Amino acid sequence: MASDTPQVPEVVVLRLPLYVRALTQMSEDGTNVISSQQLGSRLQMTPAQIRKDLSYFGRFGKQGRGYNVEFLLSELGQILGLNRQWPACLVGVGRLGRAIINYPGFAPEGFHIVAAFDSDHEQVGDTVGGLKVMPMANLRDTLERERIAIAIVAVPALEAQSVIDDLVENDVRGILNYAPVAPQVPMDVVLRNIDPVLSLQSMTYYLLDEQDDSGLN
Amino acid sequence: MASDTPQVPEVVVLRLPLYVRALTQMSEDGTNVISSQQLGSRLQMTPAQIRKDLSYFGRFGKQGRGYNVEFLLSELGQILGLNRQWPACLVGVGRLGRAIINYPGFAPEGFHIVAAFDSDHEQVGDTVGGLKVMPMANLRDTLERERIAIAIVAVPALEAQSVIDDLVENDVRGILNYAPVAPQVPMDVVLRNIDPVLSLQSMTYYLLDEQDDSGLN
DNA sequence: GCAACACCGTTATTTCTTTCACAAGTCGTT
DNA sequence: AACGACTTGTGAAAGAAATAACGGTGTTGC
Repeated sequence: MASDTPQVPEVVVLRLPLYVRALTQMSEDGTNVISSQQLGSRLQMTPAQIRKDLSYFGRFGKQGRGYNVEFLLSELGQILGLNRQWPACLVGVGRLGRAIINYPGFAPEGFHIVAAFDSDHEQVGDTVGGLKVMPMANLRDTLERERIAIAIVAVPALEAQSVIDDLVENDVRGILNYAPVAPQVPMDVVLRNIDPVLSLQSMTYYLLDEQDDSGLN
Repeated sequence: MASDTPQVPEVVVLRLPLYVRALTQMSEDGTNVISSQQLGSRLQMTPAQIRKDLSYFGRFGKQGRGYNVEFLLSELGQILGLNRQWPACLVGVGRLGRAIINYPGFAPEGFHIVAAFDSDHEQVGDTVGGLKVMPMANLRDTLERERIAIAIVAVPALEAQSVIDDLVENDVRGILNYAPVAPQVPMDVVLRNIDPVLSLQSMTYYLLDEQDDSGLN
């Protein structure tokens, strides 16, 4: 629906954070300028792909020279919306949820978990990672008050879809789902699944060939 | 290199576990037969894609009828290597590592963490989730003795590459990496990255449009 | 037993991605 | 100022993946 940019392929958007991460590291290493060639070899991709990806958003490089690391970094940050804070809520404070809330990798990137919910009344009222666990009934008010657009879901598989329906109902716009299911969401809600078991299950396909069951040695 | 099957695209292999999961659930619900149509609508994909994906591996369906759930499930399990146990080791028993070792989702799918390592001598000797944490020096012996082909990496970003080099050196064949880096591995090692921050960073691109900063309400 | 229907497997077509290739711009040197 | 060494941005070509289309086969109900 939105269309100031002439429709950027999703694969391209998925690669941008990779560029951001590599550039950030280069910036820390004191590199000022980098070519698509160098960036490509660092990320194991072709220079052409990097140039093409970037060209969807503008002209950030200088012929004969390459890209200014700081400048490109700031442009990509702008494009992805990384130059602001993103308050998020967590739903499900079981073992996994508690690990997520304590994970130190989110905050430095601007993702702050500012509210925690659980449908299990046993958990409500507990304090986890400095947050009071609230009942689902508080969703609407809290999301609105704290301007939360992102929810992280860490509930059991069976509850995931209904929790997500509830979140969508309350105008959450992005969902990071850790439950091992493939939930249905409306087209205007962005869903990302984190599912290590699926990763392992596709991995094993490639591990089978050399399978050596012989007791010989 | 391996080639009894005429090269299956990786995207296809990545989708198979999705089918397995949906079929498992259907099997539990008592469904005996399912059409590509039904499976497709459940997974939000076209029936054609499902038929095509499956056709890379054989002919599992019956015209006019569909697929027998149990049969297809068992065939896919065979193809992916899910009908056996996969002992795995964990490297890094910090907060994240401890959460992983206690995550109850792996074992039911045949992935068992049977050894834990840490390069930090502070941690070595501790017992985590029933496992004695070992020093990295024990890698070779343990991997061989326990026939471990899969490693799960949960160390700080800066250590990840060297830990992974070490694992590769010791003949690990698949790596599930939780560190926020894009490690380099030889072509014959299968790498899967779990990186929630990257997921969030690409998500925010789509959340920007409707950004409503007006204090109005 | 036969007509009407349902659905697979596969080939053909379309759409999406990646890679190639090159004109044009930049820099440093002489 | 002209040259050589680089590197971008992009249109065109190649390659990969998704979708559509359909022949052929099995199923169901009458």
